[in-house]
Amino acid sequence: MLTERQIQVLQVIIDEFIHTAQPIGSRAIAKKEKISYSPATIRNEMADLEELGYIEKTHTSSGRIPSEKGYRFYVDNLMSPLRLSKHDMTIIQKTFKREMIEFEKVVQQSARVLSELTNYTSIILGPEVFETTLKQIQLISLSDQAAVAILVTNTGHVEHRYFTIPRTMQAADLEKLVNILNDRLIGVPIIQLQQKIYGEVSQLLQRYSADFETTYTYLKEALLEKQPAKLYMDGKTNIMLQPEFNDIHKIQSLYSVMEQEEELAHLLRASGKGIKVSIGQENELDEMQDCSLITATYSLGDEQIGTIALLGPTRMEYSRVVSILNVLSNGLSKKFHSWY
Amino acid sequence: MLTERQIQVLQVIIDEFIHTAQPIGSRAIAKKEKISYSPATIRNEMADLEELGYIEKTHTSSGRIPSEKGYRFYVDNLMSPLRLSKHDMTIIQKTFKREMIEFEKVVQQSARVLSELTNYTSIILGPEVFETTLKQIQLISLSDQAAVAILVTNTGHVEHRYFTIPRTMQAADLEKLVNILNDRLIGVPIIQLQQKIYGEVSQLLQRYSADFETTYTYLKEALLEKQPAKLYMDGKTNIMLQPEFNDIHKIQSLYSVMEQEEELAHLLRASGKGIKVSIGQENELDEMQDCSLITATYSLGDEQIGTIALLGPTRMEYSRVVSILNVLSNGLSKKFHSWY
DNA sequence: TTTAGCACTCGATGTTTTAGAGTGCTAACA
DNA sequence: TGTTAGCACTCTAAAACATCGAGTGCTAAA
Repeated sequence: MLTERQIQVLQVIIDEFIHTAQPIGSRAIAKKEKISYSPATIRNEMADLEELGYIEKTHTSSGRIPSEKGYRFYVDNLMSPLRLSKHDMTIIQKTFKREMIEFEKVVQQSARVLSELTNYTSIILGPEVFETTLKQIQLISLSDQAAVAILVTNTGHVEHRYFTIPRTMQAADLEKLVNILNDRLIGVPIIQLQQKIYGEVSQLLQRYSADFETTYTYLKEALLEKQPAKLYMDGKTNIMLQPEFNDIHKIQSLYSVMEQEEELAHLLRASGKGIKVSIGQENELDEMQDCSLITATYSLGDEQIGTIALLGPTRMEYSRVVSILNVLSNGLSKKFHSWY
Repeated sequence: MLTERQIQVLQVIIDEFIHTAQPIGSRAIAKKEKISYSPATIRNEMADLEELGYIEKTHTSSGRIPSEKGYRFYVDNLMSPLRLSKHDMTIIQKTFKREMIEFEKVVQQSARVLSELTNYTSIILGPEVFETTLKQIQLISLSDQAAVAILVTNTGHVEHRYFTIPRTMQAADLEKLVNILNDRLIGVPIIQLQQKIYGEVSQLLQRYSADFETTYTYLKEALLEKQPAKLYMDGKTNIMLQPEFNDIHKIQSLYSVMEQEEELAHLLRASGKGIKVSIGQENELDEMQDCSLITATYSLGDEQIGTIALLGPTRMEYSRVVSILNVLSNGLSKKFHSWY
């Protein structure tokens, strides 16, 4: 267990390092108001803290920097839930006040605000509303071989998929098909679409002509096609502002991970309820081992519908960032609640 | 005017520099098979070439590197239209052979292939088919205040815009409205939509209730809303592979320009027919003054519908890249021709 | 238990040295 | 007259060395 004084020292080291990115020496710590001990005493404490693994030296005679264990301790025990500045608050509130019909815009804006406020890279996943139901299907033939299916959900989300139709298919047939589909599928939750399609609809259609059958095969494929995860990122270039990333190779590997949207989406989807902090090596992805990833979820009722995350150096302004994520994720939750 | 020998020397310098990114000395040039003169002679020629502005020294006693004027001369006069390797050809052809209904996929794939083949950053604009006509409008109400309009063009492009409706508006009214719109707007070229909407449709609707009028005001806004340019980029991280960009600040400024999609779109749209090469300072955008931008257009019939571009260092493999762009832009043109 | 004092370490910075690549010029050569 | 060998000179990059100062760990005194 750490003594009161050790904790004080650790706190100063981390707070200071977060702002300066420079190793902190005993003299600098002793100068702090809160600290009423001489550099020599501090040095002893620092030696202990180092032995316990909370801080590190960059070389034998350097000041100390926090280790990952140190950050972990800081995040778990030391971090005071910072009150956001008025400036920050108004900026965030402005985001939610703007009248927007499309949730995509809201999420995009949130990502932007988040990255601008923090100077880190923001990543937002979702929202995936599982209660979403199908509102309408439209089939429109484009040529004698191609057609497009347009799906509208009750949340106002619009999607379209292309599919092939046999030449012999008539416009009237297509209309019949769309009627059957609408009849059977409207109001069905999106996640149940698959089983519905394989089940009753499939059977129903077999009664009709072979054309129906083949058309339906293509359409089914198009409808079941896995849609890529909706990932919104902003401030990708912000990492370059951080002194710890003035190495091209680090930047490169980070950018490469930012391009793997599926991996990221998976990661964010797996993040549990509430705010989670992953520091350095704690991260699953190798490319992120020099970073911290903070995730927060937002929800609709009890259901967690998306994740909002921030990627930055391990030397992150944890307390401020956590507060911002808190406010933002609550804001998003409220926004979605007011919609549905 | 350059002498035959000066041209030879210049060619060697540029060819060599493009591959090694290192200054070339007289001895290295003299060793080349094509060159049958001693280093001393080469040195004299180099002094002349430098005086004329085609090559430069990095410092007093270094070898020479091409100047922008040198590259310009190379591109205009020296570049041999390289035959693509079989490997490259098959990769490109595979892109076009794949059956794809959506042109977005084709363009995306082209961008990918282009960046992978060259290791530079690819940017593709378009396609904007001006002959596109409206195939169908759908209006779907989402709540008692919000609705979505879905537009389908004869090219199979689907777009949707959200708009507000007054509470008093009935579903039946909406249907009436959509009928009127479809009646008047189907088959109208997209670029004429605006005037049509302001003209006859507007008048026609005034005859109906006030609800129609207000709804229409919102809808009009949504329909006329300027859609952002469709820009497809790939290989953004490739620039980091180039030795001339191992400076964070250069990378940062390049990335910032890559985020200004509107600017880029404007730039590409303005590029004339055929292949154009902009070297260093010739580029309009300040951030690109260390780069070369090569653009090629693709077309449908006589109409130029899009641009395909490649961004890399001034030390670019011009001949290879130009050939690839040629093949790709022709491929795209053919692909679109076969569609419409 | 705390602190002053001190020797020691090591990175950062600056200076000097050296090696080598490449140039420009001159004079000799074909 | 065009070409080339020779050579002094320049400049960079890399290595070697010196210096400074921040910071440490340890010891002994308060």
